[in-house]
Amino acid sequence: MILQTMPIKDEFVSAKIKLMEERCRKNGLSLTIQRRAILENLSSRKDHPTADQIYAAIQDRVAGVSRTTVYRVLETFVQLGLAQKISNPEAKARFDADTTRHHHAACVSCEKVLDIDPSILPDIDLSKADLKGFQVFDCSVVAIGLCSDCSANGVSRSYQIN
Amino acid sequence: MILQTMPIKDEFVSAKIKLMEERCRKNGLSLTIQRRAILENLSSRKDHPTADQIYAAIQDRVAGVSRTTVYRVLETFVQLGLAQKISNPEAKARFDADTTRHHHAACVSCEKVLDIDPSILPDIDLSKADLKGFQVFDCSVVAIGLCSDCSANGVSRSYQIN
DNA sequence: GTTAATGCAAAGCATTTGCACACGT
DNA sequence: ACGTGTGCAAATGCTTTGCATTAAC
Repeated sequence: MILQTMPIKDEFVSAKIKLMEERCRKNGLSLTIQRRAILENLSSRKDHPTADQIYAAIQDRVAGVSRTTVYRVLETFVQLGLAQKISNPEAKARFDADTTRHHHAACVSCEKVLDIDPSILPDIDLSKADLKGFQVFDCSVVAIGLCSDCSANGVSRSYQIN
Repeated sequence: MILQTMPIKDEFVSAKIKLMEERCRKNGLSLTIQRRAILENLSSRKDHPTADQIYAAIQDRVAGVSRTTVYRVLETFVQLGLAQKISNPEAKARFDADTTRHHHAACVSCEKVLDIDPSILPDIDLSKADLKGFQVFDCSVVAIGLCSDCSANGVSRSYQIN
């Protein structure tokens, strides 16, 4: 008999799953194994994956899962406030289970998206700002540049400085 | 004989065109009517258009222009520092002829992208920030929310607050 | 049992690429 | 003339949709 090692889920992941259960019940949505697997994967990683990266990661856990389901489930999570779509310069949606206000740095070379420690940035308070009627739900800083790995590999900026 | 009204180009547009001429010459690139028309269109509008919106707008001026050319020319402009690709939550590239550091507000309903007056936000100084070797070329604030038009039309937030 | 979710296949957009022809210098 | 740029058509990549089947409550 094969005994599989069960990875110890960290606090964040299990709290997230609980929150999902709560919000699904409240909204009459089913608790499917796909939703569990997708949220568990998303919330345990810090690389702001694309839908496709999550799809690749859960294949072995949920046999026969489809890409379509991953897209649909992620969209549901955004609606339920369990995840956010993050703004980035690529033409690909990236997701983050951390829905608190924080910031991202996107590498123009390898397209990695990293978190920026919020403490190094000033608080952005848009509450007093005159945005001509624009209602802000959320806001974040997106930094564009080169990550340390790419700089180390000799990649340098390919476009003109203004 | 029909006399067409020639719109008076504003300062910004003509300066931009001059800069393009300069940078194209410096880099051995040709000054084509397509490049002129695309930059003239992009720099005269404030709505951060997609490649396709520019394509639609220049059709009557440059008969037979292709979508492919618009994509290629915009990419060239980014390389030359004449335009920037802006980060937004859609899976579509949007362009801005204003390459100075400024900020954007994206409407989740109509997908309009508006400029935020830079004076209402604190200066974001990443120079002292410990970004673990990440070299920042540029950074901007992206606010996500509802524009005044959509709020007025009764659209309200469709997703959960965290 | 009912309603909602999934999987599949196909369609839909945005964007890119290869190649022959046309244009700018 | 030469090299670069353009247009076309096809390909690619990400995402969405319609519909029949399956699973959750």
